[in-house]
Amino acid sequence: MNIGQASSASGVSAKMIRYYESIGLFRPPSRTDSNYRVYGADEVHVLRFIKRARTLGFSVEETATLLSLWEDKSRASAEVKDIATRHISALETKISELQGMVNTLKHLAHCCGGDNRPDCPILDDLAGETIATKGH
Amino acid sequence: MNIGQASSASGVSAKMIRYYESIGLFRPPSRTDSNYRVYGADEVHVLRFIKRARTLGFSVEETATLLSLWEDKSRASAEVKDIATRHISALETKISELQGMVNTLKHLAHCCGGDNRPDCPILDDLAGETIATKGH
DNA sequence: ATAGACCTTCCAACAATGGGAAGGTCAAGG
DNA sequence: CCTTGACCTTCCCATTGTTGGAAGGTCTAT
Repeated sequence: MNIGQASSASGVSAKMIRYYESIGLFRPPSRTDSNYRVYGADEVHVLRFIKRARTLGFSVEETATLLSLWEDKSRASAEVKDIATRHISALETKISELQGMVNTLKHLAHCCGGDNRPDCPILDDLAGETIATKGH
Repeated sequence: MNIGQASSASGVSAKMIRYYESIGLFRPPSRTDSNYRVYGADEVHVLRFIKRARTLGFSVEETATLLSLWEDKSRASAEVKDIATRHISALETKISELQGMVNTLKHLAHCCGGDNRPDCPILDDLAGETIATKGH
């Protein structure tokens, strides 16, 4: 299996496979005589693990930790749960920040006529002029 | 007012003021004989506008558009509302992505003992092994 | 005069990914 | 045998927004 096949089998682009290798997340595979990378089912399995962790929003660094815990058969699940729990908190913080932005913008957009007149509460807010209607 | 004072008055770091200037978001101010940037109340007002837009999650590019609409006294509020509405959609998409991650992770963390035993549904999921209990 | 708190420009780094150039390799078909 | 096209290799650059630092100039107060 060369890098292209490993890529389609894992869903990780060839570019990213090389990148993960270069930063030490992914062990360098053996090479053919002509210097092509050669992968087997095990490597694809690891790539899929990485892919899934990234899809769940873990950073590359967190993914590296999870990977080493995965490969350590005697690790305690507490450590993994801890990483996951902290990650959940970080995601929830991010979500409420975004939700705050949405709430403010929805309020502003609701107050904005969206017509051809130049009166625009959105711009007024951005410019620091407070709007009267705050309730809702 | 030099850059440091404009920075504390606006909440935008001196670094970022220079950066915004360099990318054309913010008009270059006049300089003293000794080449120091000089700002007035108007500039601080613009910086605050920028700061607020960035806080609301608008990209620098969107901020530039909003800024030009703000400075164009005859613009239609429809255009602003359109930008805001599209931005709201983008934020909501992002939120539901993150929420999906949280849901999955919470389910996995809930199934994970978090003890000293190596059985860990989180790692099993990352590794591609499906868990039996899907309900919740 | 000198210290220290400013300012200036320029360069690099972060995270994670994509794009592309320049060149080597392999398999199929003429 | 040779060409063509689809691979592969390494290397560098761009992105987005922000921060850090170095090397040097300026201003203010003692």
